[in-house]
Amino acid sequence: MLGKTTEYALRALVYVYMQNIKGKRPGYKEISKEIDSPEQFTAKVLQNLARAELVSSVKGRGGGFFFDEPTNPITLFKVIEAVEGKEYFSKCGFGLKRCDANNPCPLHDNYAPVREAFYEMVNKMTIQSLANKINKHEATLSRI
Amino acid sequence: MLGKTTEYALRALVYVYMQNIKGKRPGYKEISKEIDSPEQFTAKVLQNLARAELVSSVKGRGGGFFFDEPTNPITLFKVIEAVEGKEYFSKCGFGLKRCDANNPCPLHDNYAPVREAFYEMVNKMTIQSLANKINKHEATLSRI
DNA sequence: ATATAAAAAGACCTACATGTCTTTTTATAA
DNA sequence: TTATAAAAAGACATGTAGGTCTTTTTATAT
Ligand code: FES
Ligand code: FES
Repeated sequence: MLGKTTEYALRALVYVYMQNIKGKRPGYKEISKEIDSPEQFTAKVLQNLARAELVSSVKGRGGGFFFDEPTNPITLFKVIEAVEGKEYFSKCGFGLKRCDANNPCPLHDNYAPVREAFYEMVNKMTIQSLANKINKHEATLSRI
Repeated sequence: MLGKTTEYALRALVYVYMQNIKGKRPGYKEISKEIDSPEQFTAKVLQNLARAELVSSVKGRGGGFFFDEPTNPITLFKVIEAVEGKEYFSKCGFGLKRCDANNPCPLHDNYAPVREAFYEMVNKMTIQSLANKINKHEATLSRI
């Protein structure tokens, strides 16, 4: 459903948050190693997220990525929107130019509720809530 | 959620079925015009669907695309599987190598039900049921 | 038999997602 | 103030989805 770029973004931000809690500011080399993603491309993804102000960064010795206000939760929706674009949850599933409930495609009545459930899910979940699951050993950040 | 190729495939098959009911066998030129898709690429998509035995075709004068057994319903799942690949509904939403409910990623518990709802939806809906909605004027095949 | 109309096939092209390499900038430690 | 370690930036490379063009094959009408 989501592109690889978005997957890297989610995993990277979760790792950054987990390290921030421990008072650390990881760099892209460490991040990419821990989340099993391509190093340079992960740097690019994090740069874009920083430009979108979803994460902060400091250059130079001792620098790295971090959250300015770790208490301000970042929904997965914000990340998806930043990476995949604003239209992700409003496109017609049948490929028509617009999704229009008043003049629907034959998929709409069944598709829209699924799309809506996904939308609500990613608005409920946050980078922080994902990180907490991992810290409670209820989930894993990467897999061999 | 679905790629453009899958969208063309769904719209094309629905149109083919609607014409079959009227005793006609449309060609790719007519099909692409009616579903508003690129002509040659639609031909390619239909060729692939024919190879996957989701639709039949006859060459030569008076030829075109048609369903051998129009009463045998084709689920949207079959089309998605043929175009997007077998893994489409089993991939981990967080990008881990496998989806594993026993060793889940932090998205799994919330993501899997949405993915499952989508899966059930596309297994319930068929090319025939979509065409029927259009014939009953409850839905539209294309949009200006 | 021949002409015609159609799909099949395959070479080719384009745009975009994904990924890598090198250079530049900048903050900090020594 | 110099060396160093880090992100930022941008050029470059690769892979894949999406799309076009031309030629070949084949079924049918004449
Ligand atoms: S009109 Fe197609 S999904 Fe809404
Ligand atoms: S393990 Fe990630 S979705 Fe199942």
